Amino acid sequence: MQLKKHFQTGEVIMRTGQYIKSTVIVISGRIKIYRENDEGGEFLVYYIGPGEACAVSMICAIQTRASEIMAQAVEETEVIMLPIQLMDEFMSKFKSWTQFVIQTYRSRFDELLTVIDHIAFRNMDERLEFYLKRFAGKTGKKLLDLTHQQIADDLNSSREVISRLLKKMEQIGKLKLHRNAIELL
Amino acid sequence: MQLKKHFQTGEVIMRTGQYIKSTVIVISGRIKIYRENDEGGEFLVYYIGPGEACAVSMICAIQTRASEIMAQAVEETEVIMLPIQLMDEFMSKFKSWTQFVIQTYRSRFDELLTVIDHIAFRNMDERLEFYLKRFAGKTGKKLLDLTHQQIADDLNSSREVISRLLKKMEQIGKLKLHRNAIELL
DNA sequence: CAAGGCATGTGACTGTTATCACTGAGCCGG
DNA sequence: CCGGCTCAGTGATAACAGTCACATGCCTTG
Repeated sequence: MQLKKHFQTGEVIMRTGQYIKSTVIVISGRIKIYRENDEGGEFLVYYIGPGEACAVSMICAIQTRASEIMAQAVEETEVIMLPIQLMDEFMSKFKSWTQFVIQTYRSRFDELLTVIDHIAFRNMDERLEFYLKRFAGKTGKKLLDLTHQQIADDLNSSREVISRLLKKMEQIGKLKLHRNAIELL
Repeated sequence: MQLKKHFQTGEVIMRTGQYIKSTVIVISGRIKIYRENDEGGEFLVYYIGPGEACAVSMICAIQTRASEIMAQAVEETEVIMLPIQLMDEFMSKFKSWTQFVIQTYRSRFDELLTVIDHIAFRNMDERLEFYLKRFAGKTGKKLLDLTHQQIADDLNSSREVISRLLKKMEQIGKLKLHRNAIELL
């Protein structure tokens, strides 16, 4: 059985409506979890880095149910695909595995609540700032390789809006704009 | 030790910033989980009914951390407050308890994703319709005891907006408006 | 039944975000 | 170095939601 899988940047790992039979655990690289709606809109939920597991894939794997989200590699990424049978086996055999599963739910749950907070209460400028900080935090760099269009997609907004807000943030000295990149100050 | 607790309609069970040391399981009645922001805005996340547990309280109890949400009884409600020690004990002793915990996370997680979907992609009219249906589903009645103000609070909107949208929905025959109540058709 | 309180209806206005149409700027391959 | 591509900047306009001000209407209570 092939447990380890390899994905190129941009490759889709999980698709809305697809049936998942394995839990996904990231070894190296990074994947993003996002929702897609009928009209082509996207919305970033969160990123998953090395050592982390995809809570959604756990849910879907256990319930043998269609996934409600999309997962895509944003870097070259290696993952372990843990089949549902093994997942069950581990769960009864290893207390530490159960702990890991619960811990995963817990931290993702928290992240979802934060996301809800932001879209419910914050305007686009605050959400953008939060997005950039989160992105910088994940990659650990001050120079973010991002186009305005990418950001707009992740926030389910439009490029023009993001461009204007970024410009404002540049004017008040929060960042510096480059082609294909944004530098946080 | 007093495990069972009783709350009147409107009583707050959990408050933002409060430290939780017990998992909350609803026996009878119903509680609502919502977020509050600094400016007094509210946002309903979901309801918890009999036989269901509060995923947030689980998280907080295990991590001995401040809760990020509010919980309030919307009916006269009885709950079990399960202290963290017992929770740990059950977890190692009973596989069925572990299953229950995971199942709780799973279904709440799903609900959060649905909520995110709605605020990210839908306009207020669709969100309102979804809200009313969900409310009707939980109570099992066609006649909803709700004021426009309550709905506006739950959706973090304003009364006038909700009033206007409800009026529109009445005009196209989706519902009938009464004082303090809305009748779904 | 008069008075006050709460729920609701409505018009006018504002702010934020989305959309459209277009311009310009940097980059790459031939 | 030209043409075409992607990325970014900008003004005009529109749509949606939030806010303010006020009217109305129903219900309760004395």
